[in-house]
Amino acid sequence: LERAMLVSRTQTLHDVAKIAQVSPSTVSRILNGTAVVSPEKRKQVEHAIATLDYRPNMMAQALAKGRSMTVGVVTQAISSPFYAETLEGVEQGFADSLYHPMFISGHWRQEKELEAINILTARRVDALIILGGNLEDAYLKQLAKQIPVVPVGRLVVGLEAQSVRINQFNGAISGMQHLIDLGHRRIAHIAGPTTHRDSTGRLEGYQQMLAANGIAFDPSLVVTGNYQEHSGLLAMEQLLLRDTSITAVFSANDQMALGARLCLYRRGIRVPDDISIVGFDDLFSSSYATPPLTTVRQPGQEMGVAAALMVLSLLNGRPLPDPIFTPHLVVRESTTRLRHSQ
Amino acid sequence: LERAMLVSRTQTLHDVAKIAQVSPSTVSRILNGTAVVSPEKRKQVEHAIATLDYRPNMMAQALAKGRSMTVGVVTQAISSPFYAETLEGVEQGFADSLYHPMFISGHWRQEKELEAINILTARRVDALIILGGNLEDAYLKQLAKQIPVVPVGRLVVGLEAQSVRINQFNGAISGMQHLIDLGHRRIAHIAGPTTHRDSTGRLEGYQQMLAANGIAFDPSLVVTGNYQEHSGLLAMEQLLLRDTSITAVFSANDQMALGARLCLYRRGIRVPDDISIVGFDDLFSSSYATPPLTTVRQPGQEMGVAAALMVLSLLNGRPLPDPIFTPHLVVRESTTRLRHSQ
DNA sequence: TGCATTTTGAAAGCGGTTTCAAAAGTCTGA
DNA sequence: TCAGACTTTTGAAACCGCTTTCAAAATGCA
Repeated sequence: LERAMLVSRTQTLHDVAKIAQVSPSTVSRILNGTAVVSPEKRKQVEHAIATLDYRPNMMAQALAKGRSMTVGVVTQAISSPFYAETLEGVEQGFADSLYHPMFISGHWRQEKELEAINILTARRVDALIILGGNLEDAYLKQLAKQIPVVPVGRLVVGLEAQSVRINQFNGAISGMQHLIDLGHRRIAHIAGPTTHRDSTGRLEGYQQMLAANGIAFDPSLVVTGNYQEHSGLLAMEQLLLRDTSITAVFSANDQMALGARLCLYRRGIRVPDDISIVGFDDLFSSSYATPPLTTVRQPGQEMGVAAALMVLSLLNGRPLPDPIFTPHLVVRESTTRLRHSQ
Repeated sequence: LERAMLVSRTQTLHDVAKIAQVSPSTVSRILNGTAVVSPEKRKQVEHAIATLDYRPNMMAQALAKGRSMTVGVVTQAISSPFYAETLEGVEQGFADSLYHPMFISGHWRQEKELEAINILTARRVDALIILGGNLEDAYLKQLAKQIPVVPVGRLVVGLEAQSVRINQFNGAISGMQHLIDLGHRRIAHIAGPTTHRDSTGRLEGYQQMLAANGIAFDPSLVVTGNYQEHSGLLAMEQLLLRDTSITAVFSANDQMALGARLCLYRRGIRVPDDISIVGFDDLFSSSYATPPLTTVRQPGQEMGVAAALMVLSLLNGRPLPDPIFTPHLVVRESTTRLRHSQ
């Protein structure tokens, strides 16, 4: 018997009930605070819980309550610095709720994202947070009828009140404004994938600001990358090949900006003295680049927190928080005033 | 009735059984392949599953089978580039198993880590992967009696066969060897927190290599950081204050190396021309630093995969894979031969 | 003492799995 | 050809650990 005690099958609510001399219902009520119970029984039960070191089985709770207390997060890659910051925010946003996030990566591939959603819904998550990705608006809108869905970093048509996002266009405007204020006119753009709405928003901002300042749009000054560092490096090489009069580049994200920066380093072109660079996102590591990168801040972590709070609001029927964040220029050392020698 | 169909309460196994005209048991058997069923019934059931778009409730399965098919991962910070790579590996390692990881951050604080473990065990995870952290060996060893535990990035006494790790000491040796081969003798060390076993292993390697090459150990050349970029910057400032004859620095991780690099940039000290830097870890972004960082590679992602496979082996009673990885010097552009002018 | 209120427990779920025994099917041998 | 024995397929029912409804028991109050 004592032996059996030591092997210690995990304790159940019934065990607690038994040694506290009450019914399981009472124990449950105390655990959930769902009804008043007499002080003495409460004491007995609390004592029993303590001596047994009892911890409720969340699986059983989930089944009985019909709520798993977990929210699914489909991200694109956990190790992508941009998404990682957002994930951190999501985790933080749920920190003092009873919900917990479960992350699954979609690797930017629609079929993987669908699979992720399947896995998550099989686990009966109570809500879904979708970071970027390639799932279609119509699909997400449909999905949102079954389960609360919070898109992050994109505007899903039909879910505009709960799509946590920034205005890409405005962000691009402020990045370009900075460069133009510094006197640059030959400004290249390293764009993101044309299939991403955020990329095109940034590209539009780029074009818009050229137009607004009477600078002719030169298609040969924009090259498209895939948001990874390496593509930024390649893009920069392309640009240098095409036109050596460039004095600044506006990159659609920091990772590509860093790739471009490496390309310039290899060729002995100085940043910012010869070419200024502005990125987009403001990854944590950008402030430790050489030189620290001037960039348009997209507050990934805050947006993650906001996504979590959005979920909580949706789940509790509370009014939704404002889903729109404002991008914000962070001037560091990768940009400088155009000198006439250039 | 049709209306009720449209509202579509999520379908259960009983629904499937009913429309397939068989018992729930049979459906379960087909789902799990746990017994032979006649081809015709199978066909009926499969048809029913398809028409209902039935997907088993994993919560219920978990409860009934006593296995949640999820493994808990306590990490330190999801957005830490080093941990993020390992997490990515973990996810990948489970990708074609039926298990899924659930990540919770411990933020390098013991109480948070304990809380994370509580949350995870309340969810009845089938195993635990612990990335680094401050939990005591004795505690983990004890925990491992209840549930499979795989420590990563540290050697837990009593769990040596399943602690996925590298030999820190050897890693430090190879980093230092490189510097010494290049002719450096005034080599500083930016150490990690003294409370971390891996930090001290790297420090020992540093000291060992000095000794082996007849270089007197100068305590003023080692300063301790906290593995974050900023502490590397501060450390470098300290070092410069103390001794300006330094020609190289060996940093206990890449993040601090990058911080140190920024300090040097700010002071106009060239890397590698004036000072060589070698880091440790080989973060993805280190290859895009300016200049690309020479570093000792700790294969974070591979170790994550290994951790997942270790869990799977433990769970299935299969022989355990080799838990020890070999660190490996990656020479890039932040180190150069000492010139006599220095 | 009688009635309204509060506290408690029994029992029926939640959605699956699994044991056990009955039903159906297969194979002998007479 | 068919009874009997054995094997395979199937379903009923118990169970996983908790919640919640419902009604009974206990209590409070007039």
